[in-house]
Amino acid sequence: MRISTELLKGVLEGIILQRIDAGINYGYEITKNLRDFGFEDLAEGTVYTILVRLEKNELVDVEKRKSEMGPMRKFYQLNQAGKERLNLFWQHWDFLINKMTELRKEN
Amino acid sequence: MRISTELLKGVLEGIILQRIDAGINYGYEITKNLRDFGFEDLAEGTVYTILVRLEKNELVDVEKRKSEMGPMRKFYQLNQAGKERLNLFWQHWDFLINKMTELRKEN
DNA sequence: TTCATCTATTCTGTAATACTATGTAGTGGT
DNA sequence: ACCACTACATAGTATTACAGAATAGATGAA
Repeated sequence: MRISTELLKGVLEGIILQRIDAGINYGYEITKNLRDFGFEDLAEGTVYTILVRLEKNELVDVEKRKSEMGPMRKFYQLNQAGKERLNLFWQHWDFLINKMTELRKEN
Repeated sequence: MRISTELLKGVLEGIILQRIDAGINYGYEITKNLRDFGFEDLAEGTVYTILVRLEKNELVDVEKRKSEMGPMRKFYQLNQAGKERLNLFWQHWDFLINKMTELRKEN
């Protein structure tokens, strides 16, 4: 399903934080994983922009490691701030889906 | 709760379409209603920009009517295209929350 | 060697969106 | 006259996801 890209704004950062936390640790793999997951049209460039942003905002620790295949990989891990951000994201998300569900019921 | 405004992108248009469909038909009322509903920091200007956009995209029919209080009101109603858009929005929304719920479970 | 292919990252520019801030205007009460 | 409330509009800004292209290393086939 190709959902409106606007709907992904704000959400995608949370998704990627969650993926990193779940052990999907570098850009290429994250992209593939999310595409398999159903976000088929997710652009590779989008994932990398978000990773750069996470790094700039100091939500992740980064380490370059050799790949068994192809060029060097950049491995990401959530630091304390990153974990808090992920937590906050889920809070916001829960708030939103609750409100949306209520709203939908009203007629 | 003050949720990240990025999280509202794409969502807010859907919310407003839903409100119009539910019989909340003009900007000022929509703003108040949504603020009461929990979106406390929702800016009035934001609602009006979205209403203008809906009109420009021909998703709504518009009618000016006298108010009992204050200046003229602009009453909005969903036309066929608007109803289809609202429908599509909920489809996208359902897709997204399903995916998010799955994702969250993984670890 | 040469070429394609897969892995992996980076960067520039663009469109869409919500928000800030501000302005305009009508009505009613004191 | 003054203020609060109702009601709409809009210019400018920041953030974001995406398109598209470039770069680069490793592998295998011709």
